[in-house]
Amino acid sequence: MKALALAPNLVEQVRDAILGEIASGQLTPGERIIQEQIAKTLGVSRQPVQQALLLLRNLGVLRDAPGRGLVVAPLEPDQVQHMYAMRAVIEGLACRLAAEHNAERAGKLGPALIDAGRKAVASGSVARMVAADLKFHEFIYGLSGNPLVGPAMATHWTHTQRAMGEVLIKDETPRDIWDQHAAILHAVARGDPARAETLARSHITQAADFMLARLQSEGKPASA
Amino acid sequence: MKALALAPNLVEQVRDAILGEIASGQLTPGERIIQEQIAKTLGVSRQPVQQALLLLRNLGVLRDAPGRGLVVAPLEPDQVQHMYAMRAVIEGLACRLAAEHNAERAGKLGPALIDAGRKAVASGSVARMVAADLKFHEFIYGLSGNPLVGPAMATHWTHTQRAMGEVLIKDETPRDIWDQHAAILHAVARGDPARAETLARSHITQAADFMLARLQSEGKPASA
DNA sequence: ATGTAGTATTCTGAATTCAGAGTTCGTATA
DNA sequence: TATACGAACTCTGAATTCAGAATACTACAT
Repeated sequence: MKALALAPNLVEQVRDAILGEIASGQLTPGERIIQEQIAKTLGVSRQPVQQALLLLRNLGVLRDAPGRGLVVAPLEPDQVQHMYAMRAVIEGLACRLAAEHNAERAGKLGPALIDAGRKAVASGSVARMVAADLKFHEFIYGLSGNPLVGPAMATHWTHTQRAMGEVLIKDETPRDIWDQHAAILHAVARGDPARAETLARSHITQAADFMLARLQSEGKPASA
Repeated sequence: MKALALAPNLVEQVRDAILGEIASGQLTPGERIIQEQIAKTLGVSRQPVQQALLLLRNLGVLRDAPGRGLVVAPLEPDQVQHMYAMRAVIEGLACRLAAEHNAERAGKLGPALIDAGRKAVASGSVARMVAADLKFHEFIYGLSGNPLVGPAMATHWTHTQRAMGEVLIKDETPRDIWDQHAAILHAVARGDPARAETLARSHITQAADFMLARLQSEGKPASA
């Protein structure tokens, strides 16, 4: 018998809807957020919208624009860099803990995810690549046994999705990260916490460098 | 001319009020939270209270109790351990970044904070010790130059304050952490990122061990 | 005495309404 | 023609109201 899923709040639905709009580019950075518009679009009252907006502001996805409410936070390179710095250490923690506590499960369930990821890359669909990437990392978060890791990373993944959406759409060939993932998984499954942490960190750091380089070369022409 | 501080929201005031109640022990773990009670006590409507509650739930300070609203989250040793694990890596990041970017400022402004901390310990007031501790760490967060660190740690400090409140009140002599702080500051001011990170991590890890040992010896008699 | 059914109360989530602050557009004057 | 004043409008934060669901209490039957 499983705990029956309680009805998802309107607030959460609204939050996810707005997040989706931002990730998909419907809502562009700097754009003003008007409560009533969103409420009417989604067919709810302003009340749950306001609460969702408050949550999103705390996540850093929205930003106060004094005097004119909230706007979608711009994806500034600085901000992205800070975000990745946080992600690197938390991801490192997750991998270390996973190696300490769940090496066997990693070895048993991990390879399937690696395969799926490689297939996603072969398919050429950016959406599938991001989904597979997310799935692998969430797998690690679960293995870490620390329930704070997942939620903490959820924020970062939102931004990551946004960044990927902006960067990868017009990009020829995203680099293949699955060799790195395989190496991380190997270290975890072998029960080598120190190496797992090191690999995870450099994996994220490299991803950050890649993303920043792209963002800067993208941002230049737009800002000029 | 300085940017004028915009009026603090009712929501934030309510949030801080509830946080204070919890940290000071007025609201005990497991206790039910009734919106209308809080609203009446604080003299506001239920609307801002509900939003503050939502925020607090997301912070993990409150927990869903299906069918009976929200309750104050219990301070389980597991939870505390997870919290400190996160804190250790983020604190490590902050110190590393501070050493990389702001070594000079650390050397210039840090020693005063160490002195203040030692005076607080000498005074014997737990509240002053916690305040000095917080101040030192927030100083580091500022030096790190990563604006995501401070907010991320705010959550943890809430819990830390709660734990300290529960543990240290009846405790004879809290250990002196200011030698460790001084060592961390020294590494930061010397511009040694690797050492700063290592020291910060072990500082937090030791704090976690200390706190967990106390919590478990406290929790035993209560739960039995 | 215990278990069950029914009712009444309580509390939450959501909608609607109200008041205040800020912006923008229009007009008049220098 | 540009600038300053003013009015109207828009949007947000907060209060109040409404509806539904869950719990607790009570009465009754076994």
